[in-house]
Amino acid sequence: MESQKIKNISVDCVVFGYNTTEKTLNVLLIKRYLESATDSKILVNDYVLTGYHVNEDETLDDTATRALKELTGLSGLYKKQFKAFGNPNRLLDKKDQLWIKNEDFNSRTITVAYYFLIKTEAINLNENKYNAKWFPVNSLPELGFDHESIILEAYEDLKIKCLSEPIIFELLPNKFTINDVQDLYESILGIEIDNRNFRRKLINKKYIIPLDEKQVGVSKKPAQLYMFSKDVYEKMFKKNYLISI
Amino acid sequence: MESQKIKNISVDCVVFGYNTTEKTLNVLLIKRYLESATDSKILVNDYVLTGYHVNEDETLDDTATRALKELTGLSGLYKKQFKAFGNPNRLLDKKDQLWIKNEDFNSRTITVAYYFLIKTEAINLNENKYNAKWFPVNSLPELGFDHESIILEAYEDLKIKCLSEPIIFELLPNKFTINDVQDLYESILGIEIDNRNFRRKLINKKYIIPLDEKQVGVSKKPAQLYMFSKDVYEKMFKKNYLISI
DNA sequence: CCAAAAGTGTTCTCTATACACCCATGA
DNA sequence: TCATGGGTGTATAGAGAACACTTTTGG
Repeated sequence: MESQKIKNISVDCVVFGYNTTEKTLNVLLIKRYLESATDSKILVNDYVLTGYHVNEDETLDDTATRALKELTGLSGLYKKQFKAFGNPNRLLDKKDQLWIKNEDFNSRTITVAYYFLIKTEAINLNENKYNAKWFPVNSLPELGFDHESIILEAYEDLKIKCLSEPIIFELLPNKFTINDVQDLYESILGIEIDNRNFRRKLINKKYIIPLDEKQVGVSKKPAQLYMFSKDVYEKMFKKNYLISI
Repeated sequence: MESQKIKNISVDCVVFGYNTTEKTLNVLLIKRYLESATDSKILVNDYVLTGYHVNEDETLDDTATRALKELTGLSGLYKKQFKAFGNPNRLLDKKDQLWIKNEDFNSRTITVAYYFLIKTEAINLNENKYNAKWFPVNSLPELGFDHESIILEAYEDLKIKCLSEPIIFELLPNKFTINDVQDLYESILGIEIDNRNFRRKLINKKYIIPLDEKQVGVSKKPAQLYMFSKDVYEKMFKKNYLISI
């Protein structure tokens, strides 16, 4: 027997992925398309986050994990619940109402939003059954429901979080160059960083481990590859209480 | 006509208040008491957070504001939505079930938790209709539902937040001494701070404004009073992107 | 005059920041 | 040999951290 879904509580997932070659931070979105049964006029044609309604017997984290597994086939990804959205008007736009008519849920639904960080290389979208597609977070397509503001709030949270926790490495391949990390910070934060200073800073961290390996297949001086050791990071982690107000 | 409440979605409020004389960070809790109708055995006798179910036509923030207004009579307080709790077992403890029987809501309820910061001096609990009482966050009484873990997570969030935003002043009287601020940080973070260094640091902030006033009614050298200027703070606020991983 | 807490300076170390050129490689 | 991005060093300024004694007041 399938467990019962709760019709007014959902989880939405903002999936962030970083494209190392294009140096863009992207969000994974799925297509929403509906045309009129009578005159085949396009009624809904936009994108939304992936999300599911919470089941009676599930935790919120379970629902989020299930949604990601469905969408990408992956589990064990970095995940963060960052905010609940419960404005009574959040699903009341005309096209959203049309869409909901075809679905089995309440138009007064509150959603608990999560964001996920994934290595884009880890998934292949060519045969994705939801028509999932990456969009740069700075140039999003038309979005349904209140999903644009959900994405923007997730992004704000990510910006703050990546300054104090080593979550950036969730977005990079296991082997990366120092400049990859710098580019990623620059993409996320929209700032420029001095390469020499950044380099020194990173190389001095014990949990940034140089490999006996260099880039291959590049038409220039191949860069040194590094990996991030979560183990070392956690062992040397020392909470500091620096008050900076 | 009264608006309809949603029976499976609630908001719970962790109200933090700081007692300047006892130097304790406290949480405001309300009594939950129920005895058997037949043999007057005590069935439920503990404390819970204040909370309400969300109304159909309300935002989550509205519900939180309404709950605080009911409890304290105050509005315009510092408020932060910090996490949603949706474990299917969160209300299934025996005494919680007994309690719920007398109430009109679903035992599969998810709650969106907020915390509030208030100046304890601003409220008078003597004539509080909910029997609200302050408890030190480090020595909480027996709590109903999953409210202990909600409080602990709120506290963790507060610890982090107070390091980077000037929210500490929400917990202090408008006029305070430098040592008041230090004591408060020490209470919240559970650390010791060097008075000379802390003092210098704070006095150098332009938004910490010395008043032409000293403590009165103290049996020792009266200390200089200061105020916090949110205006000045916001004008000089400059986002810095210091990466500290 | 005593108890209690307020208030005060200096030194050292570490980190952030600014800044410009040579190097190694594949094509 | 050239285009491309990789990689390198130094100097300065500012902030954090460690540390102990004197001052002021009310009682």
